[in-house]
Amino acid sequence: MNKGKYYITTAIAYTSGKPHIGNSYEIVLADSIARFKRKDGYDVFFQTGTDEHGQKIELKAQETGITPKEFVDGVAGQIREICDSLNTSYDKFIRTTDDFHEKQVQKIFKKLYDKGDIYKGAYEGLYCTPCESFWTESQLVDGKCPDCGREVKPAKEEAYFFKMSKYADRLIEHINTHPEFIQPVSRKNEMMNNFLLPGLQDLCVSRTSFKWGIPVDFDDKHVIYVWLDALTNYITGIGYDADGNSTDQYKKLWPADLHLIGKDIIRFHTIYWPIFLMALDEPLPKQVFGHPWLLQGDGKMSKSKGNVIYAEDLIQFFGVDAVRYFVLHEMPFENDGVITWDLMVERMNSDLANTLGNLVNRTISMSNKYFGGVVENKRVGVADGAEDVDADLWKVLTDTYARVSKKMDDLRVADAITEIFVLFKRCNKYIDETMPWALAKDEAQKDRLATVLYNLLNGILVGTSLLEPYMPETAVKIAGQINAQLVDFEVLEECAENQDIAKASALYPSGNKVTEAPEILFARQDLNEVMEKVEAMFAERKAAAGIVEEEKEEVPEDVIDIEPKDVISYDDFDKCQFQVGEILECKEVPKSKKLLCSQVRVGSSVKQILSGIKQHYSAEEMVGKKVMVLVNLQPREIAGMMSEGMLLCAEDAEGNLALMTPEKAMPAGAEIC
RNA sequence: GGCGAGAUAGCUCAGUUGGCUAGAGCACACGGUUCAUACCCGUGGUGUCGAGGGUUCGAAUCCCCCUCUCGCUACCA
Repeated sequence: MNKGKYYITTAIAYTSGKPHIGNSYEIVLADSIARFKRKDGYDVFFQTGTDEHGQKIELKAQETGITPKEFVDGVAGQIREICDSLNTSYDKFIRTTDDFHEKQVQKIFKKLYDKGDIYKGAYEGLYCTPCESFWTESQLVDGKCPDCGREVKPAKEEAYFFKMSKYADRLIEHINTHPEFIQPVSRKNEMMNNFLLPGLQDLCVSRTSFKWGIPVDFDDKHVIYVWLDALTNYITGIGYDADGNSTDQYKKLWPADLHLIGKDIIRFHTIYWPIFLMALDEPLPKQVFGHPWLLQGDGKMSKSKGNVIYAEDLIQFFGVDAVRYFVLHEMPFENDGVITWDLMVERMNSDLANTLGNLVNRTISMSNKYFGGVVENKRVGVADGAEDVDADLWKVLTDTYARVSKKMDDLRVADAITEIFVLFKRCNKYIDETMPWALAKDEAQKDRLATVLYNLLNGILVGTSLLEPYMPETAVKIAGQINAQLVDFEVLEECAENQDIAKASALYPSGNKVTEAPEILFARQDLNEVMEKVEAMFAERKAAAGIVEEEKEEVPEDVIDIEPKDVISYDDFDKCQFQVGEILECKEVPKSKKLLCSQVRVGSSVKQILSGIKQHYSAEEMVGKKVMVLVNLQPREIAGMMSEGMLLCAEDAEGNLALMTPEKAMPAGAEIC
């Protein structure tokens, strides 16, 4: 049965470094949906890939002393290995450095330019270099960059812009008439209220500040900026052609049925991307699902802590299907999920080893013990008057497909898996209800015993068949052990729809011989042992990363790179006056989540300074600190209060702040030069 | 600050249009069983359903207010 095409994509991964397990989660989620849809009768096309341009990569490559292309070839290779090691069944792995992609992006840019949707920026004088952003007059705050507050300056560089506002009304209309478009729906309100309803700003779509990107072919000092380059992978990967010669594959697959992305890039996928498509006169994707994050429960991952978990680590510890099970099971629909070693061991032991593994094992053992491995469907029910336990088991196994399928339609993958485990638990309960070991003692009950074991094998077969999209290797292993082919979803669907319990309860080939020596599917793990191994692994990794860090008490921060600014002259530097300030008083600014208001003694004067550091320092602990102050900054009103300078902080990649303080005692007012 | 979501058992959460002794999974305790990977099955909760008020015969479920948490956004000189 063919239910039509299903085109699913993941976001393409940015190739600035090797992704950890939190970043690898998305591909597994997409894979489970793709596999389910395939088995469910859809003609599935599943695309993933890498996003390989941009300044950050240019810089990383420079540091390493290789070309950007060499750099991204390396990382893209690693990412692809991760996808493969997680046993994901993508049909296409696109790279934004692929020739066909680059060519089409240039054509698309040109097409939109010719159409008038992209225009050359005329915003001279309103460019903020550090932010790499152009602003309109009306956007400026006190004549300065609304993002960073710094001076905007006459732009020597021109830039191309996309007329977002032109399509805004159409997009609002589309979102309102297609409630399924943005998932989860709570995200829809965020997009509407924060961006669409207040009015969309035009988007800058080119850069001249770096070279590593796709050049604008008719103006080659410009490079096409990320979103027009990256988002278009969804159409170029399947053969879109801006000149109207798109391939048959494109005509068949587009529009995409599902873009699976992280919640951080929902805005780009539900606003910019649909608008680009409107401009190209192409239909919009049917659904965009911004999934939550999978976080590491025991502290933030960082290379310096040596606790970054990669997919391959987990696979080594637990095996690929267990890893797939963890990430899919721990991820609720709307809230972030948490992954810890404790939780993984718990799931491993409780669900995989006990419920599933042991069920298969005990069933096969009994089949061997009582029937030499050959179990026939004798169809002998319980004695008269007894409760019909078989009927209940059959009912559950007949309905499981429908339950799972319903959850999958809603993209509730974790819940879908839970439904399958309900069936396995029902099977375990059935063993206790029927007590095969008791039946075995009575020769007259032989056929009843065969029936019981047959029902179990049949239940395992149905559950395993449904499990295949999530745990493909395990499904095949179990099928091998019970010596049966996995059942097609078509059959399960039919049984569920027609309530054909007779058929559903007789799917296992009667009289097949199960394996004589069942292999343990999932070995129980001891948490302490696992933790020992984990710590050994991290220690080793830390040692390998550099012995330098050993001696210092405080774990040093990992190095981070930031966007380089233009070189300044000494005169420029000399304009800044830095002094040591002593914080005399500090109060929280009411109605602000980030601001603290400090009274800072600098020499003999006291300045009031507001700083966005409430989340890192309490007002009490600020008092008495000697800090570095930029004194001669133009005073400005923030949140209704005057701020007469700036407290300087260091900021790491996660946005943690640390105040700069003199390393020896210094008087308030001491010049920093 | 704006918009939105949420606060239910030790943990993660279900609780439909208000209705009988508020549920599931995990963890924990006890009991049973022995086919099995010390497994499986059963039993066990004095939970102020965040605080307070209101509507109602009756509210976890509706209304008001308060506190706290979270998401997006703004402010982060």
